[in-house]
Amino acid sequence: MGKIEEKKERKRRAIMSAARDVFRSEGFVLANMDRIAAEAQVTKQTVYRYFPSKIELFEATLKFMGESSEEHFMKHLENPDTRKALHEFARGFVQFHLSEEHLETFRLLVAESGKAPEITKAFFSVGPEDTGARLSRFFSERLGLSEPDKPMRLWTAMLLALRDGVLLGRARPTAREIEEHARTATDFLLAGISFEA
Amino acid sequence: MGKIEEKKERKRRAIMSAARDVFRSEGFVLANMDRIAAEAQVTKQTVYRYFPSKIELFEATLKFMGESSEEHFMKHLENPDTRKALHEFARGFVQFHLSEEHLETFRLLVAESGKAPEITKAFFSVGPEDTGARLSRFFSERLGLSEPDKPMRLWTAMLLALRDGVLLGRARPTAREIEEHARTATDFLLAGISFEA
DNA sequence: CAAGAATCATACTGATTAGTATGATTTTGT
DNA sequence: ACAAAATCATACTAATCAGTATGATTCTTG
Repeated sequence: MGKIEEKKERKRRAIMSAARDVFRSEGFVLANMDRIAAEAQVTKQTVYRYFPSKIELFEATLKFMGESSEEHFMKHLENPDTRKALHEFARGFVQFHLSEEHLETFRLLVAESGKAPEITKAFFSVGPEDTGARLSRFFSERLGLSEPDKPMRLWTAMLLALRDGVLLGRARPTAREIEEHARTATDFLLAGISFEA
Repeated sequence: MGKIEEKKERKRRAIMSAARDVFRSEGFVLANMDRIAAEAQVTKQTVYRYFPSKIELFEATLKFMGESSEEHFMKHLENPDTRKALHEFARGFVQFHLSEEHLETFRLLVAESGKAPEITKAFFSVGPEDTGARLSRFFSERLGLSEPDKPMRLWTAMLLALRDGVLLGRARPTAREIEEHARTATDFLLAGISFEA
């Protein structure tokens, strides 16, 4: 019964997947609907059957992208050694945010946020807001902080210190540099909140 | 003698000024040469007499933009009260980086850095690199740090914590929130480097 | 004032591209 | 098998826009 639904869903995904690649490498304005159709191995007509316009395809694609992220580093918070949990989360967090995958998405959002502000909402809710909420809980339960939000945000901000350069086209730091930066920032956090053992 | 040179220079600036406005509000790809010419109150031909192509106009305009920035907060470092110097610098730094002027420029750079990496070099040299060098000197001389770079970068990263949201279209924080954030981050820095008095 | 440069107004070329139209072919549920 | 829906291939429309062409007008300088 649901066979046709399933097939439609597969096709829908194939189109969004192709759209994601093209949008990432070209940005919204320069992305070409003919090319998206070609890469999805589908006719342009079919693309328009699933998505009524370029902008709506873009929005759907953004949501689609958000779904597959960020479990890369959340898992480290389950480590029973609190200090280790923080250090390992930090490394994963920095790695993820410096990955080409994430940076391309971020560039896209920055570039288009002015013209379509509603687009960024989906990103925030599956991204920073979710991460922030989980981190806050960790800071509260495991570090015993009654006001976890401020230090949590300062910490994540420190962790993102390397991003601007990469975002603007500088060479990506090595794994070793990332590791060291994550450690430095985390030690700085622990010093700031006077965390013992 | 130099009268004609002077006039040419004025016209050159008028064109770049119009180009700056249009590039900021439209981005590079959507910016329209006809509109730039119109806003500069000049013929498109004249634009092309001064700048041989859209991309070269863009590069020149970026450099032009960079020239007029950032003295907003550097001056605070001259305050003889070290703690006050840091707090006031921090507030100015955050204010500047959350200003619409700076954010629009930053968005532009992020969006175009992929296609024209050389463009960002001018920005770095008049922006972050210069600020970083001066701050490093301050951290070394006034805070007595032998390794000033790491804490300096962590601090500026913390100061920029509010930027992502605004960059992606969220409401700009109030002056009061900016003030408080700058203070929190700076206190965190001072705690981290155990600065006394 | 006269010569030459700069600018103007206007129009054109050529390329790209979002979105539509059409008619043929394939896939689906029954 | 058969009707209906989906997809295909191909072509077209209409709009935008970088960059060029042309011929008239206005400044600048000597």
